[in-house]
Amino acid sequence: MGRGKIEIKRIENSSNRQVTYSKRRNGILKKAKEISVLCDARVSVIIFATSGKMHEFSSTSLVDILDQYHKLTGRRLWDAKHENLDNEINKVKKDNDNMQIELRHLKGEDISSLNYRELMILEDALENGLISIRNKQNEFLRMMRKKTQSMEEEQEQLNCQLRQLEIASMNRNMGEIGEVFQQRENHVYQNHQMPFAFRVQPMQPNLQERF
Amino acid sequence: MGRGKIEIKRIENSSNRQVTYSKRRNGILKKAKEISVLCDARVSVIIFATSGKMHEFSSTSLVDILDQYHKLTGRRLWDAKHENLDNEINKVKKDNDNMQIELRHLKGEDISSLNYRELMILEDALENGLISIRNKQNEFLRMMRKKTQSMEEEQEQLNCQLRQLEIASMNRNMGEIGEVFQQRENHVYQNHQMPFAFRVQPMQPNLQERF
DNA sequence: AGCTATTCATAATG
DNA sequence: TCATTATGAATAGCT
Repeated sequence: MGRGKIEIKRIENSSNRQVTYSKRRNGILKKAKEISVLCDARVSVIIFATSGKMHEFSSTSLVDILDQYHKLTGRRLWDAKHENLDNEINKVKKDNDNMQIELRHLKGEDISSLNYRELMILEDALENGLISIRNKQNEFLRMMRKKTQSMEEEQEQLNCQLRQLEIASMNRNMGEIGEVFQQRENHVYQNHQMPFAFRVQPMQPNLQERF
Repeated sequence: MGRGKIEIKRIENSSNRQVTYSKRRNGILKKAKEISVLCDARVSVIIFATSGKMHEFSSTSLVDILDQYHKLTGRRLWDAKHENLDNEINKVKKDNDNMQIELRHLKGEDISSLNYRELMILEDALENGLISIRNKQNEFLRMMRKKTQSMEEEQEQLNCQLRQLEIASMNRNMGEIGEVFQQRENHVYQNHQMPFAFRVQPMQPNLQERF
């Protein structure tokens, strides 16, 4: 039917295929509708294009039709999937249980059923864990010490610079006005205290968050 | 198409309806097959006659098609149980992942992302675990020592009893027949060795299995 | 079931 | 995508 006969095999020309798909799809859906009316039949047609787009016709609810399918064939369509899920969940739950037991054992719980060999294996695991953890902790401490040290050095430098500035300032003041020397000295003394305020400022604020 | 046009409404004549059903049903199934080949489409057609007889065509497994239907429409074609399973499996898998991470941490693996506080918590857990494990080990050792001790005492008792029996036996033999004394003495000597065979017998065989 | 006149679906084309 | 049309396919009614 059409201007020429065509062979029933995949249409290679993509746009031809698309057009034919659309026409024939409508044809099938129409015929499905017709047979359901003419002959009182229950019909379900589901069509997916390669694009993924779906078209369907169901004379009655698809669920009902699948229900009838199940009653008639005995094949429950979702049973296989259902069973797979059941198996998977059992497997995962088993894994879960095993891990839970292992966790409790590592925490020293529920160990009364263990034999001596098992206890020794656990002990080894715990000791190894502790070693790793403590290595990591030491790493942290070393890092912190290093930071502290560099901060202290910087601090020292700052103190030095400040002291020099003070001395320079004092010299200037003493040369200028002798009579306000006492006041100036007080003032200088206050400046002298200032560097200690810097000491509590973290040089790398983000470092703190990791502790 | 046919000798005359027909109105699309239920065919009242039962045998006409039956014939038309059969013809059109074949037509639809053929068309479904054709479009699936020509256009690379996934198609499912299920038809029930009023009689209950079913005919179907599926280009691929019906389950797959219904699966795709579910994905696309969001409409569930299977029961709530299925969905529950889906949810449960996701929950359990999540639990699993968390436990796996915890386990690895306790074993000192994958800890580079942890901060100092977390490391300290881990360390505490490991230390507590070790304490429990070692307590249990000590319990075992105490138990073993105790068993050994009671075995030794029992052994000593047996040895005592046996020695007394030997002496009694020797005395009797000496009183009975002087001339076979030498043979008897040999015999007695063999008996004398016997108790040592008991020494390797465990008093509580089951205890061994736990070590 | 077949047959066939007729209607319908659709491939090719614009 | 849409409309047109020539053609092959489907099928209603009949045997």
